[in-house]
Amino acid sequence: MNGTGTAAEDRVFAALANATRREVLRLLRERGPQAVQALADHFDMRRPSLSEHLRVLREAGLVSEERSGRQRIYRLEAAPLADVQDWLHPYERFWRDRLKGLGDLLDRMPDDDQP
Amino acid sequence: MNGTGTAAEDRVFAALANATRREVLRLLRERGPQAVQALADHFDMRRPSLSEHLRVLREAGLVSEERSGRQRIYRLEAAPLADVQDWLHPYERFWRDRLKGLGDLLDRMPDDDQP
DNA sequence: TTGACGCGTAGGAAAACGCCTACCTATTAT
DNA sequence: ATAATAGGTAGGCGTTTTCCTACGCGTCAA
Repeated sequence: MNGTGTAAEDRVFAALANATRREVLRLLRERGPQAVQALADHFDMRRPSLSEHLRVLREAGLVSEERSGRQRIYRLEAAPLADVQDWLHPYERFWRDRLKGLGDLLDRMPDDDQP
Repeated sequence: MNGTGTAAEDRVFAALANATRREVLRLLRERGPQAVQALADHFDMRRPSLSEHLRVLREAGLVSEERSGRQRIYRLEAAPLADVQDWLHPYERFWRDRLKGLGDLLDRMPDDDQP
């Protein structure tokens, strides 16, 4: 029904599974929206390769582009990261409980929420 | 120095970038530790293929195995997921602020925390 | 209008992925 | 001892990733 399916999650996690792309996200987060050249300065990589990384991020919905003259300004879009955090929620008690030293208990008492 | 480097993050995100592996994690979370055969019943896939998925999850630290007779009991290990949540934290304000409708503001006021 | 600049796309090569069919080891049952 | 069960490994095959160089298109400057 909606666009938040398995393929979308695949694309987001796959996009995050690369240090260059995570670094792009960090730069957009710390320095705000910027053009491709400014981003490219931080990487030991040809610009077309970075363009492909940007396309992966775009198709995952993690960045958006806005044309400004002959530049393309890329901007962080954090919505898919919110989805990741939502995905993490059911696992949260696993590391919180385990840190309290009662992890083995819940291993034998699985939860009952099934999508 | 420590084992939480870029390669480790790559491995965790890459492990999560596959619907079969995410489903394995969900099964281990909802039903507790279990053997390979029990997991395999949920997938339209030959068992050796699932074994490879389990290896990917193991190398990402997301599951552990415990030998019990001729069975291998797999258990969810949520620590890498806690790392993912930590990684998400600096982005959190982006979707929270944006939902409040003042996202454009912080786009021009980037933060200043740099690792 | 001509040239330089900013970026994307095309196509290719090497590696990694995800599936398969054998096949192997270890353990339990007969 | 033999057979059956549980599950990992080896190797093959088609697809995808990730880098590259070459090139095309739109925009701004001279």
